[in-house]
Amino acid sequence: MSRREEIVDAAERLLERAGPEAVTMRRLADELGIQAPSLYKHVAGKPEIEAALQQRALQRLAAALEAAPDLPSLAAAYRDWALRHPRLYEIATRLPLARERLAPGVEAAAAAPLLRVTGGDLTAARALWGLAHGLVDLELAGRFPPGADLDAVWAHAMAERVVAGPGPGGPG
Amino acid sequence: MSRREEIVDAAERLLERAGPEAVTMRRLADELGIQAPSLYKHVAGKPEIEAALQQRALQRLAAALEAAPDLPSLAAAYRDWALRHPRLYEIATRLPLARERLAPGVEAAAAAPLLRVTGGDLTAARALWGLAHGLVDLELAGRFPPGADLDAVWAHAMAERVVAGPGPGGPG
DNA sequence: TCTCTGTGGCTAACGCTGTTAGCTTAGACG
DNA sequence: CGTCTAAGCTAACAGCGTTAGCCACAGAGA
Repeated sequence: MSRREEIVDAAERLLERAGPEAVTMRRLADELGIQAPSLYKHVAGKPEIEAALQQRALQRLAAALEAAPDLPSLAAAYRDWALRHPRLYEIATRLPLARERLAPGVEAAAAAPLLRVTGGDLTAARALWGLAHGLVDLELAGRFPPGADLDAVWAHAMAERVVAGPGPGGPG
Repeated sequence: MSRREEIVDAAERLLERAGPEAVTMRRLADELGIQAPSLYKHVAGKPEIEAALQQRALQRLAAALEAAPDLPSLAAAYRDWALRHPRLYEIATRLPLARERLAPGVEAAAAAPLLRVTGGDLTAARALWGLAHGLVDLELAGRFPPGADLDAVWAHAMAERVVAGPGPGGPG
């Protein structure tokens, strides 16, 4: 494993263990038993590390959604993964997408499961993504009042036809 | 106008003019012609300023939504305000809600317009909020591919019944 | 074997951040 | 006139990302 990969691994560990504000160049170096400036022998700077984490997060999220056969299970998987990996989810979605640093295909792979459950309808897939992301983002930010029944909100949101076409009996 | 209000005003000006990373205690002090440590005579720290900005942003957003008579115009107003004031929108929604610092009623006032168009259905209002917020958040973060037809996405999302009950002819 | 070169560490330092301690000055009040 | 408070000031601290420059070691080539 290259030193660069070790650095990104350590960053991910640090992120999940201690939160995003703990991912500093000095603490990251500590984690590897070296000094902060030595990191720059392997990595251009912090943004590059963040982009690598973002790519990883997108791949993990995509993997978590892959198996979902239909809309309800996709929604459940999406929410479940985000709540289980809030810091990774944040870095996957809050950071402006660093497309130029992203390996080709990563974005498409993350989008694929949503497209699948909308039968290839791009507009519907984006609406679905907005809905799922918005609910997760607000939940993670603690914006719903404590005690709000979010299961009910998700059930409501996914039962209504945000996603599919003209409804039951329609083209799928 | 109290010095504290002047500080929050200056912070808002700075935020809208130069972005969130420009809102530092030193630049804020510059804007007021004083030195950074003097700010602490009027304000406990930066989080307090951010909470004040968040409250302001919520009030502005609520005001922008107030006049919307129905779902389509509410959705349009929501997106429009967010795109026009991206930094304020960010601070309104990305920051964990500092409920203990928030003036009473602000949260409810911001929620009211959404509740109105869902006929008082709290679950539907939350789903609607998630949808609108998610779409706006992803758009602001530059997550949709350049050239994506977001008007169509919004039209699709709002045409489907994320929000209302059992559909046209239903209880409204 | 000697040298040369690249790799990957190191320390010191710079300018930035939020924040604290402690001093001073202006104005109000008894 | 004396005193107290409000609101400014400078100096400083720890932590941030980052750069410059130095050094030790590994491996390659003559």
